Amino acid sequence: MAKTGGYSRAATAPALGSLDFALDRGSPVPLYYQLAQQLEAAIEHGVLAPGNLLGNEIDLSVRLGLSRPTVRQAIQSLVDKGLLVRRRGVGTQVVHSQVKRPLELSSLYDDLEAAGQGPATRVVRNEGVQASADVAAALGVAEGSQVTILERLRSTHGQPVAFLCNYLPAGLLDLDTPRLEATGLYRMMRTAGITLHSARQTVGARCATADEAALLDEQEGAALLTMQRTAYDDTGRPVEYGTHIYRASRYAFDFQLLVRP
Amino acid sequence: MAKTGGYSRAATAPALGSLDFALDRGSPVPLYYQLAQQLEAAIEHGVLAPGNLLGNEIDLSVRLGLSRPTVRQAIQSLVDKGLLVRRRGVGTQVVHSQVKRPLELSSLYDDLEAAGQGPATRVVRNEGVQASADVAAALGVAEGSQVTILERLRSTHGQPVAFLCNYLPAGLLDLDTPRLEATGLYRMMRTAGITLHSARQTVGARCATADEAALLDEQEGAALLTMQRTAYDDTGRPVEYGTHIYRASRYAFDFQLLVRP
DNA sequence: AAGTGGTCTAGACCACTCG
DNA sequence: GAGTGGTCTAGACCACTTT
Repeated sequence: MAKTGGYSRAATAPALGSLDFALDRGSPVPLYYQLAQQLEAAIEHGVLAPGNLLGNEIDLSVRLGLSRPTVRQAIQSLVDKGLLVRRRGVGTQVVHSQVKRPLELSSLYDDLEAAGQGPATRVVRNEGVQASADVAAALGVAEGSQVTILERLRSTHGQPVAFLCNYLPAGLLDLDTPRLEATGLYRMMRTAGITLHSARQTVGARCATADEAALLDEQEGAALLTMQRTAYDDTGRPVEYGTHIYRASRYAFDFQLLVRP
Repeated sequence: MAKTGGYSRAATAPALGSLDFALDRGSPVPLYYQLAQQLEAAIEHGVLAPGNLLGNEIDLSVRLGLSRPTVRQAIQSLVDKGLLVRRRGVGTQVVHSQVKRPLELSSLYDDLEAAGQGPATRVVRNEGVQASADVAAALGVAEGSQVTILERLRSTHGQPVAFLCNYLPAGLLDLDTPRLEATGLYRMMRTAGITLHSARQTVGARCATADEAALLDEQEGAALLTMQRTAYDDTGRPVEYGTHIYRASRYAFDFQLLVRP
């Protein structure tokens, strides 16, 4: 057996040893967050390869001049992201990925935007209406009260992809049509200081009606992917209810699930 | 405007004061976890109502005889679940829910099982085959190598709902047909000591072929919801690849998204 | 100014895994 | 038995929100 003095670690830690983490105590960015970012970057760039052990937390904290809880907080945040796995008695290692990239739950931030295909949006309708029963229930307002209805047709490469119908509480947001066509609804909400917290989604399918087919440049009876979504801000109040239809021939939901331990 | 003097707290803390948390230091269950469970139960039963403040962490830790970090760990776990929201300078409050219940990412654990409709499963095929190119790519094995194919028809109330086709690395698991019909695939994996870590899913739609229609008791051309999924264990190795089709008339995916802060 | 959560420290002991 | 992560403590100072 090889000497353990500097070797058992040699197979796993050399990358780490040569990594220079630059921590700035003067920065307003928390130390654990600085460390987490630099670890993530190292994984991203392959400096830390899948399966590599990270070296124990005590050594790490000594080397970095941090306390162990701080180092743990950094590591834990990457475990939560699915980049690292901890095993008691073994160590912390980079997940044998396949995945890395699409870890964020997209589809809350406009689905097509994330697809990176330079989507175009045409606002078909943007006005106040009285809430119907289902809209009122979803938004938690009285039936018949004023809400904003927003209908958008989204295309990529000149071809329609989806028809989005959204309802928002009246006065929640300044829904400037030109800005809506230049960016996504969720981006506008964030800019307006609305912090999204959670959303409830139902994804189904059905065949296109004649009207829907005409709108989306499909044939009647073509398969459509449907989604209903209610989004809530961080106080738990509904900020948006939407009914979307997608051309199944041109779009599918693609996402990553992480299993909570 | 109402007086704010002594009211802001009076309306929020009484429920907590009367809560009796029973912490067992002899238990192998971590203290932070015991506390988190009891807080969750209190929220679940409405003892802590949406909007209620929790009282500051220092007081809580003193009252419970715990250190502040331990109390924070308990609270943080519920924040991660989306049950609580923290605001600096304000406090921690129960999220104005609407949601509470379906916070877990189901659809990893058998989708229909969770629906609570006493699903029935019929194993149509369960044997070894040579991996085709797409299956081999998904499972990370060589094309033509041995894998297990599993085809199941799932029904509720005597009506077919979905046709599930799965591929697994050969020898990963003892796929006993009777047990497969009595429980879900993921439950069998967990029992076998396989820890699921993440999954990549694509959800789409298409129209049923004649064969599919016959199998699912639909008409040709009916809308089907499709899902492809690759699941990974905690070392990042693929443990399952599946292609599923669902009758859109009888099934839809229903899930909750949490936005990471 | 007072109160809150956010961050950080420097230790301690335990439970688990592995050789 | 040696090494790892998991839990826990008792403090400290800071940034932010509200009065």
